[in-house]
Amino acid sequence: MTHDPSHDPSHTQMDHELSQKLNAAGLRATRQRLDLAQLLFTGENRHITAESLQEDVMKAGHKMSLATIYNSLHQFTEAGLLRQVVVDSARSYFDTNTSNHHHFFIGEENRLIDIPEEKIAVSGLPDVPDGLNVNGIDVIVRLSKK
Amino acid sequence: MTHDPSHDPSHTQMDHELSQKLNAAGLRATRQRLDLAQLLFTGENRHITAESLQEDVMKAGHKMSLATIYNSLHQFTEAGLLRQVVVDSARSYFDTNTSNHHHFFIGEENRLIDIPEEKIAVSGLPDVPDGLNVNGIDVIVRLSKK
DNA sequence: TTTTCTGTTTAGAACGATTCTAAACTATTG
DNA sequence: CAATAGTTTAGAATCGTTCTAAACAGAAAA
Repeated sequence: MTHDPSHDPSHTQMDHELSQKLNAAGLRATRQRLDLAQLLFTGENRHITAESLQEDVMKAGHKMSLATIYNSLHQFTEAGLLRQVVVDSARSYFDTNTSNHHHFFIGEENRLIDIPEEKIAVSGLPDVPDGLNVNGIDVIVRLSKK
Repeated sequence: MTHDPSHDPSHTQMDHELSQKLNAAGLRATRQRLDLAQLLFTGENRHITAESLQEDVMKAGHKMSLATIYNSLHQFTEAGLLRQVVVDSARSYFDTNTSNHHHFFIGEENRLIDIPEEKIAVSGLPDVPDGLNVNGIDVIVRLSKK
């Protein structure tokens, strides 16, 4: 196959880094996963849903089936590249910020805002039932318009 | 209409209290809502889903459409008689304990356990974005088997 | 290279929880 | 009672998500 730079002119460097990131996570660097990685892991941290991400893909001039988006979101999450945030029973959100932190959730706007971990102290956890261990602590501060 | 005690022999007293509770919440005391109220507001606090509640209704020897269960859960929630707990994107949970408190969630068992509010201190809330106010704070401690 | 093998992507079907619809029913009021 | 307004229901519809099985693409062997 001859080299086809049409897909992304500013190729090489970033693609290479993203490839490595995917490989390090045990995932093949396919075209689709690179497109998503570019959107997700380049620039600011973001909160996305499967549908919002598909829109982003289209805005970037590509297209991708929802099945692939869902597959990738779950693979990225399992690999620790994304974190799932459960705030709304209607939709699943994913956060590119995988460090310990919490969230504001504005239900009226379907919008999440990060709260740095240091900003909230959760103290005095009660005893955990026997045979179980703590997997994570989510603090969700629900906001609404005044 | 002649009086039909067949529905619940130990009628009168409790039914009356539950009726009052429903009326106070602005809801007519229909047979279905009384059946649900009996299950939900009698005895210990509970965490339920629409389906688990329907099973309880059947075990109690009655039957009720899922639509009615969903309607009632939402009406009770709006009236402040129940509280919705968002922990799982697959299912909606409702809690008969409407006071401020938090939850353990054991995903593997689809089970919630209350954590009294006093047990967890959430301190140092960051500034809330302008024009918004805090509606509630949910702390979910996710547990898994060792 | 070409072939082979395995992992990936996809369209569309299937699924499961929840909501909607519109018709039958029941409580309340006049 | 009769009229009115609120309630319940079965079943259809919806919506996010997952599944299926067929086409495709990447990696490794020949």
